[in-house]
Amino acid sequence: MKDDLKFEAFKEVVSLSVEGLSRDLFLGNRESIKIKKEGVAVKNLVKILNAALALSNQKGFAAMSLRDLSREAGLSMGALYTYFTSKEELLHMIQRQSAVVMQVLVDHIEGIDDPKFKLRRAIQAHLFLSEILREWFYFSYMETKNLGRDDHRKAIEAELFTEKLFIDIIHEGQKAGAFREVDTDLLGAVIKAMLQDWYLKRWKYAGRKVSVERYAAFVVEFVEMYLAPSQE
Amino acid sequence: MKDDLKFEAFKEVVSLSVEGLSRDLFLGNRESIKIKKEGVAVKNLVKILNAALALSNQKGFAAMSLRDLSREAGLSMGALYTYFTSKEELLHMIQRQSAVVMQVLVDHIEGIDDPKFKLRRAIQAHLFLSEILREWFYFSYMETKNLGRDDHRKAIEAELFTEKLFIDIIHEGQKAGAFREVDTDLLGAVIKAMLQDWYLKRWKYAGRKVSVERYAAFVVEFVEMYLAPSQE
DNA sequence: GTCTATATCTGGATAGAC
DNA sequence: GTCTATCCAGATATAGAC
Repeated sequence: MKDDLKFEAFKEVVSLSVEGLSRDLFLGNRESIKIKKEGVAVKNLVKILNAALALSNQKGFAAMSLRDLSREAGLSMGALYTYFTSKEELLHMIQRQSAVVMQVLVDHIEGIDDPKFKLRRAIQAHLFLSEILREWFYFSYMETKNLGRDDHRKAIEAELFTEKLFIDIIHEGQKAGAFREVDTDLLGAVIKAMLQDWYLKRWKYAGRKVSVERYAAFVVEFVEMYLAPSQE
Repeated sequence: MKDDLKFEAFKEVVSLSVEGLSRDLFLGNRESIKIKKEGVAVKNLVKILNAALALSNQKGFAAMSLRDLSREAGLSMGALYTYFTSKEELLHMIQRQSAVVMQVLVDHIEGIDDPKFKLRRAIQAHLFLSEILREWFYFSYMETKNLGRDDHRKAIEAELFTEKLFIDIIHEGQKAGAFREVDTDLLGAVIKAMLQDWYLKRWKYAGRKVSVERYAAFVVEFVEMYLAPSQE
């Protein structure tokens, strides 16, 4: 279908990667990071972040010791501490970068007028983003409650913000007569739940060989049927 | 609607409680629990389990120290260790009791013939169960990856088992002509995701004053519209 | 910039008094 | 049956050599 966004194309366009996120992270934390050469810092941050996400998502951030992390990242304990001043700050750094990603979703759908098309694109973009950075999304979801007060609040705001994105699109569609009247808040909530399931249960979908494009198509169809104006 | 199960009625019938689960737990672990008097043991198990669930769900099981638990439960460290032999065994105990609950769901829908009615009842019963024991469900979901090998495997089997429950009902309905042909696996997966969202995001629904009955009605309507045979 | 060695503390677990 | 006191492994964090 011509409306459908292809995953590979999307990936090219947004060009998100651990390298990119590491570079942003380095540039945004030059004061607290003791390493001054960008090349060295970014290379090690990539190793640290990949290792931290892998270990945390396997057994939880709290259960990951910095010795584990040191081994997995291939850096000594001393070296680790030149990139962050405490384990808590490492958590904070990862969480902040995750939050930034959501801006990509917003940028991707702004300017689209047709509500039905916009809803479809929003669902696809959300799923594709979480596919590209699934470890970050998983981490962000699972570690929310371990965050400090401020980060915790921001994480909840981010959840509500993306949910509202969907709710607003549905409202627009209802005003335009493209969608029928439904409980918009609840629909927004379950759309979000279905999108999150994609990265929370990746083992399940991978085992069944479900591609992200197929999952996206299913969610779109499911929601569109519910919103279709009743034929009279 | 006459088909609708009422939450309060359901609660009466199944009569699940922390006391009940504690008693079962005591009877099922008489060898390893050092306390012999049932009354004492059950009373303290209730305190321990409530405290453990509250603390774990707040900041994660790994981050909960047994000193925290001791304070919250109002028992000394020494007393705690007469009910379990290690922190890991406490995790195991909670997880096992959670798993048992699912049998209630199976019992509740067996013998129903009409697929549409059966699907509705299964959705309602799942949501109502998780509403009664939301702390157990939340714990079970969030701590899955912290479990030992065996418990971890069982937790995944439980997830797939309940999902299959829904998938089977949908298949029956399709054979009977009550539902149209759809991707049954994906529909089962997202139904499960929506049911889980109820206990994973309780703060959200509570804040919006959404009752479990209303959420159930929404999910049922959402799924039934998708499954309705196309009118030609 | 990175490593090894070590200081310091937290938390799981237990012994023994009551 | 319950508590206090204590042991000790393992964790975070840092100092100082290279």
